[in-house]
Amino acid sequence: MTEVAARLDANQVLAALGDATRRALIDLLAQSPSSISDLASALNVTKTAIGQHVAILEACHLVVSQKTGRVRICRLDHRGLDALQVWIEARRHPWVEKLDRLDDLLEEEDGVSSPNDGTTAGV
Amino acid sequence: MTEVAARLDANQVLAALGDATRRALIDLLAQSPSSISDLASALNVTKTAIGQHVAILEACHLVVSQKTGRVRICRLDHRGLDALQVWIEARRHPWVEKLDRLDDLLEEEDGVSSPNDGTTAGV
DNA sequence: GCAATAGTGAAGCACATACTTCACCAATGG
DNA sequence: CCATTGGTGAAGTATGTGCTTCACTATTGC
Repeated sequence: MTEVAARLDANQVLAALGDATRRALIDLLAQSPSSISDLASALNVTKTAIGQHVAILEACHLVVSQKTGRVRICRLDHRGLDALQVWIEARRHPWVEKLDRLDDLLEEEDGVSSPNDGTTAGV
Repeated sequence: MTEVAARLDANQVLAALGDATRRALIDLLAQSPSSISDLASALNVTKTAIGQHVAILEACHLVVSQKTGRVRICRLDHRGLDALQVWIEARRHPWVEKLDRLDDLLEEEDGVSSPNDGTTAGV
């Protein structure tokens, strides 16, 4: 069930990871959760830029953040990476992709009706 | 050794996959090998554009191509996806990254304790 | 040979977007 | 209270790059 959704935003995940700064951000957050200021000083960019990047990374479920007081702590969100993994597997074994469409037809209980790219940012 | 190399060009792989057209190209090639003209007509872009994209995809080992006669057949190269998979794993389990050097000395199997949160690593 | 097809190279354009500055608000701490 | 710190919003800039057109070469087929 989540496979379909995961494959859909895998596009957004890849678009997000296309940027080197965001990849560096992911690298930092993979080591430890950090605040916006921490990330900004680590990457030598402004806090505004970090905020924009974090917003993008959150939209595709690569990062989660919560603001306590005036500090926003960002941490890695595994769901984005999961979606990416699914995306890779589907391309590494194309026959799975073909069987997957059959799987969608057989499993219409989840209400997956539009095969088009909805790009629903489930937020 | 190969892991380091794979992790290095994973950056290029992600940069390449950041583009929607190149992702569509990968999707097509995951289904079947195709010529430049085939891909061009499938994506409604010029053959020149496809040629440029294929060059980028080849540079990061996502695509291999060989020219027989006047036709260049492009097919998926698994090495790019492999590198991406390694990249993901390294971020999904950051402690593995930290213990990477120790990994050479100690052949630890599991039971690793993360300093951050205790998310169960079900792998 | 001639025409059509497949692909490549150079050059330019147009749009996207990453980053900045400026201004502002909210929380912390002396 | 005032200063500092952490973060956000708006707006502008500028660099990158995806795609095109034009020109050209090299195969294929009649």
